[in-house]
Amino acid sequence: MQQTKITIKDVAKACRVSTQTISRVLNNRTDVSKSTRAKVRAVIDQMGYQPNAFARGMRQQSTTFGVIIAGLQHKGISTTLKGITLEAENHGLNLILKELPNFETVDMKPLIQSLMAHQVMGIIYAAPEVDNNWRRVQENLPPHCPPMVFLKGNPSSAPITISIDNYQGAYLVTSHLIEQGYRNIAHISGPLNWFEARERKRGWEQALVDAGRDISKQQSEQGLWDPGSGQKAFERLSSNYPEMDAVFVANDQMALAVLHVAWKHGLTVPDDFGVAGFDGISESAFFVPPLTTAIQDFRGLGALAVRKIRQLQEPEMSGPKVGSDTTILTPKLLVRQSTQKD
Amino acid sequence: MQQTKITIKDVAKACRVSTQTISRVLNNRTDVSKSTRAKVRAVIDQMGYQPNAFARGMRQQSTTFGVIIAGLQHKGISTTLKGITLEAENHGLNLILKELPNFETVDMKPLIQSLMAHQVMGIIYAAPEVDNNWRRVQENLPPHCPPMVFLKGNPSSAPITISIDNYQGAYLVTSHLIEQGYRNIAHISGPLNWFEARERKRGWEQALVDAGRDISKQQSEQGLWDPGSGQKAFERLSSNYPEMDAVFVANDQMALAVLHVAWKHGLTVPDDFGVAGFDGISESAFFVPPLTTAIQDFRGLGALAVRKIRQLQEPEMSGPKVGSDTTILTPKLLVRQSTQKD
DNA sequence: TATGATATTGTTATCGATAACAAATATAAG
DNA sequence: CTTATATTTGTTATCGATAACAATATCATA
Repeated sequence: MQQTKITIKDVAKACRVSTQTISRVLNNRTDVSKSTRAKVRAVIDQMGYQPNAFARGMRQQSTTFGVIIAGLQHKGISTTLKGITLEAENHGLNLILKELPNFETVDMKPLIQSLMAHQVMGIIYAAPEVDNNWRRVQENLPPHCPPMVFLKGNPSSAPITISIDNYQGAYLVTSHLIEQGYRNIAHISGPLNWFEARERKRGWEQALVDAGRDISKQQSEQGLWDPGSGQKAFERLSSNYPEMDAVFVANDQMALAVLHVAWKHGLTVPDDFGVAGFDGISESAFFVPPLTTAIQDFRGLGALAVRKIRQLQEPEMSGPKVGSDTTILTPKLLVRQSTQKD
Repeated sequence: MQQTKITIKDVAKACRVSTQTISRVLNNRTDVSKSTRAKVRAVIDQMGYQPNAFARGMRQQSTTFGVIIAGLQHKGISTTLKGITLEAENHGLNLILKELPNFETVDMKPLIQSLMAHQVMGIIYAAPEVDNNWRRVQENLPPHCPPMVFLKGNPSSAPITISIDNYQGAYLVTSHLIEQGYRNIAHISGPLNWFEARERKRGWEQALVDAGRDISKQQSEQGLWDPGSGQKAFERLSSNYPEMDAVFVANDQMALAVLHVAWKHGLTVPDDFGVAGFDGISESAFFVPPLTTAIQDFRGLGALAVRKIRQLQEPEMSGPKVGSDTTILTPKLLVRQSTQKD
């Protein structure tokens, strides 16, 4: 049944021309007569011929890039990936996806080599910066590694990065809580070995300092991004910091757990207690009550990364490398009911 | 700087042996002396040589498969993808990802041809069955298309499918509501041009019929999976069907909106009103109150799909095709507070 | 009609790896 | 010390496409 694959030779034979002529038609070159071109096109269609990308890849520039991610179960990651896939589709690029089994993986060699074997034009590294994984990844890059674009980490620690300004976002959210008249604003952070978590915490602290609050009295607890850990962190805060009347939570999922506990304890949000999150997941508009948060443009982030990869391809880019290349996106404050004291 | 890529020839020259010997070492063949093998390995490491996958791909069986998805923003899809990536990683397979811009896309030819160009060993089609898109996709497959595995649709409508039994899951959830003593159980469905939505609705109806309820009196409204549409559907139900005392919602996100509206209206869940969802997203444990739902093993679904692709590769599989090949997974009922009348 | 410019097609070498076959070397048996 | 056998290495052709170059056909102009 499954007869052997159709090649350019089969098409050439059917058209009674040379393979080169077929190749010319495939590549839309001008030096083919109209009639020949039409005939070849027809035969190609009729036979369902598809040029072999491997053979092509041996002679042409690659149109494939790699994506290394971790934590696809997180909304932010999967949305970033969506931005990447759509932008890739738009430009006819192929995308080979690699997911790390966990955030601690730092030996990228096998993954990167597998991508290099596919002659990728570049690699988007979209796994978050946790502990010193970025540095270790960068120290362990194989020789002749294709250009890499790093997302979701410290703008300065890699040559090419596209980051979201978590510090600024957290600062915005916290300032908003202050303006709303909350006095004792706690923080539930993400795991502090994450760069993003540290930045958000830093934004919270600085906003308090700039508002003249006594920082030594404000408290924070660490969560692990998931609702369960957020719940525990909030319970610790409740007992250690009874004067707390608001909390800035480092992501929406943990904020959901805080709302949940508040509801169980009969606390009224936002009147008794203010809650703000971070990320802007779509569900947060339907929390009880709707959650104030900072919205991040993950999809734009992904699209931007692909654009950067394409730029690196272009010849003029191979000019003088001007040190590190950094782009920073800023989250937007999204005020909802959970922080709007009557 | 970026000196030309290192090839097998460079390695051969450095080792003062033929390229064939290098190739033998690369493929772990036995007919190489220990000393030669060791030397070659050392040089390969030292030079950072990586065999070109294109050149290899021209002579060897492919280790790459394609994945076509749509709606990465949905938890179910991204989790399925995670199952796929991890299973692929486990077996050293590469994965080229294609995302459809929308669910209505039925002209797969460009996508599939691009995958065929990469000589994929198979394709996992993980975009849901909406309207008659599956049939149209299958009618429009290019000739010599690699084997495809269809997920998330009607088990019978494609030759190879792995499905989740949405009917059974919905039946379980609805039966549970009945057992809890709710009398007038409405349904908020997904968009009914989705196969999955129709199946869930069918399960709801059948459970009511089997319990001897008068089906003509039970009502349902259609949502679009997102919380906003769920909210509107619930408001329509509230006015059209005032005797309603419970609702089975076709996914957790819309159920979140229902809880939200119930809270706004001062309805007490579960005592005044029962709410059950579908999907089992992790956040649903922290809704207010925690949501009863049917949990689907999306990750297992993805892993299974990869396993199926690998099986298709094996020679013994190319024996007599026995019509369609179907696997069905059943969701599990997860009872939480939102349906537990004290 | 001859001539050079232009348009169209074909030939050969090549990309990097591997299969199939051939050759050389080492080892064992008689 | 041969001859047979096993082990190790090298040579050539090949996968499918394209680049570089060569060849032919077509046309306008002097």
